[in-house]
Amino acid sequence: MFEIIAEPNRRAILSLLVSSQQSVGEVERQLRMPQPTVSKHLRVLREAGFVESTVDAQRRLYRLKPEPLQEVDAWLAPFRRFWSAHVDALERHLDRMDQKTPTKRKTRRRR
Amino acid sequence: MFEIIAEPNRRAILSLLVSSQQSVGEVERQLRMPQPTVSKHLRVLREAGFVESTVDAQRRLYRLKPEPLQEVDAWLAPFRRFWSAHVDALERHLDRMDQKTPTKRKTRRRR
DNA sequence: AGAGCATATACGTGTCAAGGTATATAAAGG
DNA sequence: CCTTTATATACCTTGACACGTATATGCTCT
Repeated sequence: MFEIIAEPNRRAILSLLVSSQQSVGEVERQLRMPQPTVSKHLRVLREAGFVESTVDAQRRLYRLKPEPLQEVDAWLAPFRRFWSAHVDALERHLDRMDQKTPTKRKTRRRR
Repeated sequence: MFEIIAEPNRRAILSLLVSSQQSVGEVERQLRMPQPTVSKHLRVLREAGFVESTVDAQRRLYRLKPEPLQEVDAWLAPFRRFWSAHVDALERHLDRMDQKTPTKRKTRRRR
């Protein structure tokens, strides 16, 4: 999952598909990458469940599937808790600074 | 950034550090990986800004830094909008189903 | 049926990164 | 000092993967 999105071209493709579905040729043109490259990355993305495709005559339309990126999001959850705790600690620290050196301030602390 | 967290051992190390700072030896024992492996991954993590270290006699204590993972989080933002839009669409679809085939249900739709 | 377009796949090549083993650096303690 | 403990680094090997080029598959339209 993380290996999939580690590849810059694949991230570009995903970012492109977030707005709407695209054919291989459209991706090829917008991202200016050779067609086999696009096809190969789309294959990887499809097999990993990041996208799915439907057939439209000779074209294949690829669209995003939410699940894998939701898992990435879920993995981040504990870290989000960590860094919001960090911000809190910083704020408490600044509060102490405020007490020790009472100087004119505009607005601080507005929860 | 994404390359960094693509490596499973590094993700394990990050997950370990989210609770509190750890020395190299503590990581080594808890994750049961050889010491050079731990040191090398920590070096990569440090150079990418995911962790920082302080010296405690012969030990080095590594702790998490929030910024890089926050960037990952930021990259995910557009996709979050995408999949919440998707849930909404699904709900609207189910609402239509409800109207067309009015059958006994326990609880549905409780925003 | 044949030409042309859209997409997929096969194959060869180069690069890079992770792991293992060995060794270096450095501080602590007897 | 010398040994032990803690961590970092060097070197080598191996495997995976991304790319380019060439070719195959498959659909459409005349």
